[in-house]
Amino acid sequence: MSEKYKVDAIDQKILSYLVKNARMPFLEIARECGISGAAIHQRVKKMEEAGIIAGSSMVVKPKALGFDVCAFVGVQLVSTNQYPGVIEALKLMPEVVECHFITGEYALLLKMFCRDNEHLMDVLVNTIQNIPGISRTETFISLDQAIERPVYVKDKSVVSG
Amino acid sequence: MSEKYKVDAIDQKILSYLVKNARMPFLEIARECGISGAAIHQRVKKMEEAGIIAGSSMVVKPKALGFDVCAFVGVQLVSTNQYPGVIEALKLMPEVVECHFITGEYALLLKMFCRDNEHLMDVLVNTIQNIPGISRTETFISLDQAIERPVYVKDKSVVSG
DNA sequence: ATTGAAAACCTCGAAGA
DNA sequence: TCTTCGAGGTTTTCAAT
Repeated sequence: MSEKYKVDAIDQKILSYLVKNARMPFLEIARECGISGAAIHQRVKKMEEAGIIAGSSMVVKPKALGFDVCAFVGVQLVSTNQYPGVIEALKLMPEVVECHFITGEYALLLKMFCRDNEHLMDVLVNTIQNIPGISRTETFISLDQAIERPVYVKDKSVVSG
Repeated sequence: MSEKYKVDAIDQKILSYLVKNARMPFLEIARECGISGAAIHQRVKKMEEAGIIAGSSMVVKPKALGFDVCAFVGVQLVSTNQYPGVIEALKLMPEVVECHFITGEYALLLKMFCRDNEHLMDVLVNTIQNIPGISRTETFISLDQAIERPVYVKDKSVVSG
């Protein structure tokens, strides 16, 4: 995780492709960028080593895996300094896919996928509420996800912005 | 997007690998699953056609791209039936990576990446607040993301849960 | 940092059980 | 749905620039 690497215009162009399709052949990217496949390979490797690329993932529709319910959970802590144990406990819960420290009413905001409302209820009451350090939660069920996409990577080779 | 496909234990095992590494060679998955590479290829293709696999993506750290600020924005609408135009407007904003219809105080919950607080401010005041149909917003800045991972895919070949 | 070349490896359609 | 097969494409490394 050395934070020294500087993403240049070619890196950015490479990422703009790989963010949209992680399996795009390096040789195809090479042709688009006008450099060799070996150069793409080395740049990607460097970005992986620098932690700029944190991995890759097939995007699977949660519903196909039996996760019909997506929910956000605002979490209040008994005291803020209890967070390390809380995070460790949350990491053990497969339902939790994101956890953020946020400003405002709640200390943490979780994103979760559950099989159904019963599963969500069970997780909230029997798991989350039993984690020492958590005082109160509020649950926002996602009825529909209208937008889902990777972080925007501008392809700087297009000179117009 | 035919919703008829049933994900079986082998599909699930395939997905459990590809969710963690989208570039894992099909032949390697084949060896793990004990079937041929062509069979993996056929199954992945079917899952893509069925919409179960919705693509793939390199996971890029937003900070490396100059997005230092992650924020969640709760959005209240003037009236709920105005949502189609609002969604279209939000889709045009590169900062918005997720948009959910949620239960509770807000109609929509957005996840956004901005360059800095100034950029966030600009987006909130000059773009979001100007979208017809949006009445009020509340912003929760993510100070740190403690957990980030794909949806849980149980590898059913491990018979123990 | 980039290159070309070479060997190993992978993809993916076809055809058959 | 699985298999084998194979042509063509891709990955990965390396010495040289």
